[in-house]
Amino acid sequence: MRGNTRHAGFATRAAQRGAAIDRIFHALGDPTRRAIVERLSERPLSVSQLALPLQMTLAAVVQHLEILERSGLVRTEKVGRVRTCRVESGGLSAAESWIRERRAMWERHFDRLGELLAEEEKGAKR
Amino acid sequence: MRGNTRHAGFATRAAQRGAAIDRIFHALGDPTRRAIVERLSERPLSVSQLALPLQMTLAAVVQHLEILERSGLVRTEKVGRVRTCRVESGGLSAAESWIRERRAMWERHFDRLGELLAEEEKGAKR
DNA sequence: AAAATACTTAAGTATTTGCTTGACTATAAA
DNA sequence: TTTATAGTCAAGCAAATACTTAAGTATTTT
Repeated sequence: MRGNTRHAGFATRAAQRGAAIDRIFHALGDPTRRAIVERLSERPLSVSQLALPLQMTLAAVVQHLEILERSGLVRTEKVGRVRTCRVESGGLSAAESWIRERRAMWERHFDRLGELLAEEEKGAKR
Repeated sequence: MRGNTRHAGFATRAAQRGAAIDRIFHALGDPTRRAIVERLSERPLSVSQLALPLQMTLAAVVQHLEILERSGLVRTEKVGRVRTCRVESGGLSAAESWIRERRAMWERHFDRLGELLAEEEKGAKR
């Protein structure tokens, strides 16, 4: 029970990180939400400013913003009656890291591709 | 008509790039497909090898692979009766670039945030 | 030649998603 | 104080999505 604390901690942290990555990539999977992130990376905007060029109701934009906010890609703050939205760079960094890690893996193993293919051949002949 | 050729060319290329990014982020939006990419970045695998640890039928895995292949994240090649799947690094690079561009924008504008806020205040007072 | 393997294809289904409408609240402006 | 603005909330809906099942084909293995 006691000795497992550290391992459980790791497992939990890994799972949470996975859940975060899940939310981030799910959020980025929609073109409207990516367009929102694109515009917000240039400057903070209010909800109605964001909605203006988007061919949908304000309510729909708010729903996209909720998803973006839960994913940590966007942070919003309400002052008076206007909610200002801005990009939270941590979310983008997490996504970038995930991709970089895969690419690093790929490159690491791509270097010894010939070697791997040779081993596969040996394996197939057995 | 003639003078527009170059502009149309740019527009078309930009749209195609956008469509590619669309397909890539849509593909990465699903956790199963990300798991597939994770495993394939370590080593190439056959369809049934991929399906083994996934809690779904082989047919479902094939459907995910079709999406991954159309997005350019994965390349597959059939030799005999086995289809071997591997990561195509170009797809990951495209996604990484999109993110890096947003982050670059964000950093560029974040640096003069104070300045922007001051201007906003002036604007609000007019 | 027969059986097993490794997919392929098509059709159907439950769930999720992106969106709308409409009625509401809170803040600011006239 | 009325009126306009900015956003909120909940319900409902059509289309997309992630599956399943079942019946195929092509290639190995025995």
